[in-house]
Amino acid sequence: MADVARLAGVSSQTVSRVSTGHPSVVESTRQQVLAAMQELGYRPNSAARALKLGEFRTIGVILFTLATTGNSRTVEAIAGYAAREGYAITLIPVAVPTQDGVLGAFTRLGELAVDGIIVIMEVHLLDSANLTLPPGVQVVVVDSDAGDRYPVVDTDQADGTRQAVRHLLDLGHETVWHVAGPAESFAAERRTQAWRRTLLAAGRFVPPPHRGDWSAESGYRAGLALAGEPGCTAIFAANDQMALGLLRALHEHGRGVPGEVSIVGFDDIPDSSSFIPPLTTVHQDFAEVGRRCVQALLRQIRNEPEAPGTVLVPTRLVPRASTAPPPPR
Amino acid sequence: MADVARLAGVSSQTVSRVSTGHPSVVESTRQQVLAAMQELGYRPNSAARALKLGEFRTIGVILFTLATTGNSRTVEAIAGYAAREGYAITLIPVAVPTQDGVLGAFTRLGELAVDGIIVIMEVHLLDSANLTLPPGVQVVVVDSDAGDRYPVVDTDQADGTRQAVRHLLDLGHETVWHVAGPAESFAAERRTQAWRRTLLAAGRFVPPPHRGDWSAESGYRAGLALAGEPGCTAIFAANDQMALGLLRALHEHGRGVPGEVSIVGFDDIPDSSSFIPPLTTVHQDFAEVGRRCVQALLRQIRNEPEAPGTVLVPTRLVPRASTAPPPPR
DNA sequence: CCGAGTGATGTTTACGTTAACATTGGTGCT
DNA sequence: AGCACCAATGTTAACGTAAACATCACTCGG
Repeated sequence: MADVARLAGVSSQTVSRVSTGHPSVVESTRQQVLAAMQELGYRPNSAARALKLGEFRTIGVILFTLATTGNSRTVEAIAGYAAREGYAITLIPVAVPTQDGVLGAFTRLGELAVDGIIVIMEVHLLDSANLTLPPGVQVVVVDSDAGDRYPVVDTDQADGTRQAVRHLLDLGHETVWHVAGPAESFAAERRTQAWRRTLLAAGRFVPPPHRGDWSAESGYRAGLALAGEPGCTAIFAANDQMALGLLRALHEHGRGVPGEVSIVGFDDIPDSSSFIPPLTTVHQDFAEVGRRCVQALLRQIRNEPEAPGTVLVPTRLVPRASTAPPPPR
Repeated sequence: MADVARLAGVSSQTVSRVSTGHPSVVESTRQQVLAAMQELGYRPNSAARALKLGEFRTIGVILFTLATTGNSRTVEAIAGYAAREGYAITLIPVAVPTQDGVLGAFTRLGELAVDGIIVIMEVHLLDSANLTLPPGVQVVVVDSDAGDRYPVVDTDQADGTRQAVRHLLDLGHETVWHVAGPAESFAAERRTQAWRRTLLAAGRFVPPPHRGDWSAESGYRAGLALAGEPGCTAIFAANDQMALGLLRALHEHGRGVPGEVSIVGFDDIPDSSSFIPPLTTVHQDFAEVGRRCVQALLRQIRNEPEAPGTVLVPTRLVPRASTAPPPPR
């Protein structure tokens, strides 16, 4: 910076003013400084700036994995909106909680160069991994129950589930079977709860849920069991991938979808419209979730009036070809 | 830091030594300092540290989208390995190249707080978006042709394709049709080239390729065309999602897979083993790609002996149920 | 028993930036 | 003309840290 100042024949403070876009620099001076910057290839040092300003203009994103559609698409949206606000995104993968991994993450968390953190995982998993979020750092939680410690942004899992189950009941199905997600997942838990409640509210029999782990393979295994279940004409899968596994299992056992069994998924991943048959599913707006996260976090960082505790992004049923009225008895 | 030093009755330099793990601090002093840190909730300021050390211990990842399986899994692997080396990951999404987006990215790139950059996109797209990588910053490129400007890490697309095509020819198919990826994609281009070369090397007819955009939907459209093609008994899709679309199109037209038509995909996404039928595909080791990227980049950052220009991660064919000998004529 | 060497700790300084305050020259008003 | 004010620029200091160097108290060998 000093070199630029010398070359442009001004003080370094003026260079700083140009580089931060301060208004009170006369145009001619500004041009000189810009020319000098260009010539010397000057690039501001963001560490020094961060040190002086006390802010990093960076948001940390803590997550367990990027492998699920929901996570990667949420992160992508977060990155996009954050960039628009001039914030960078730092990814903090919380690896398998080996002693080693935990310690590593713990160390990093403490000295993390971030102004705020978005947590895309179950808060209680963070707790049990002995990960303490650094005090004084703003936090927004996605897809979990923060127990009003932090603001939460999430899709309306319960309503989406209700729509899915009602859709099947309205088609005339006696009841709806369920392939649930893993027990650790709060989202999975809420979908299972909402499924049960909707059935109970309609006075229907609640069959025992089958538990998967989000993977298509686990959906396939559940499907093998359900294919042998005579009364089963409608299944609600907690995500699209498990629905894919269901489709295969039913296909292999000669049970037609939607002729004999109807299936609804959750997520509306892009592939789901190309399943055989195209999957009726619940659409989640991950981009909106990402946007709301960034919005809420920045509001906190800027000390603007607090948003309400939980932001719910609406979901909507996307009817496709995997659902139909039950076969006549 | 000064407060900690005062409380522990030592100099701030000793606190610094404790916090960086410097060896020459006697155990009793160390414990006192740690206790003082604990009590005051001291956390080192990484901006100050970065300013002093001249390094950020951060790697930037430039990409176009996280929506493709390959990208998100590569990023996940990069994040994991980088964390293990004590490096954080900053995500730099290059949004749609509106004038606005480009300018934003350009600004960010210049003052980015990173020691090195991994580019997961076509280098020529960066060029055409007027994104200049900051000079002096180390770069590694994935999945593109860097024209020996930068080291490249990639999966062995050509060999994977060769294996796929040979597999089909060896089953007895006359020739292999192809659903290609988008023209901008270097990976897609290489797969198409390798497909053509393998056919030519075997003296077979090279049918005109159909071009998709990686999406299942585009695979479906290609499949509609190919289903009407009488001589078509084997198709090589440039990725698994387009293969999924193919499966649906062929299914809807009553052309059995693998009875009448064989299909091979590329990527081996987790879902592909649950397609109907389970897809024969080419496995890519994204985790290994991520590991090699981080390795190569850190070597550059640390000024260690340069790795060779291009690192090729091997691919392998995963035979499943979507391929079989052609039907008798 | 003394000097050299060693290990633990303290002191000083600089990393690059920007806020706060100081200075300068000009403009407009009475 | 003289004064107050303002806009443009310069000067000073501080952000929190760690390297380099300085100091001090030991230990050990002859």
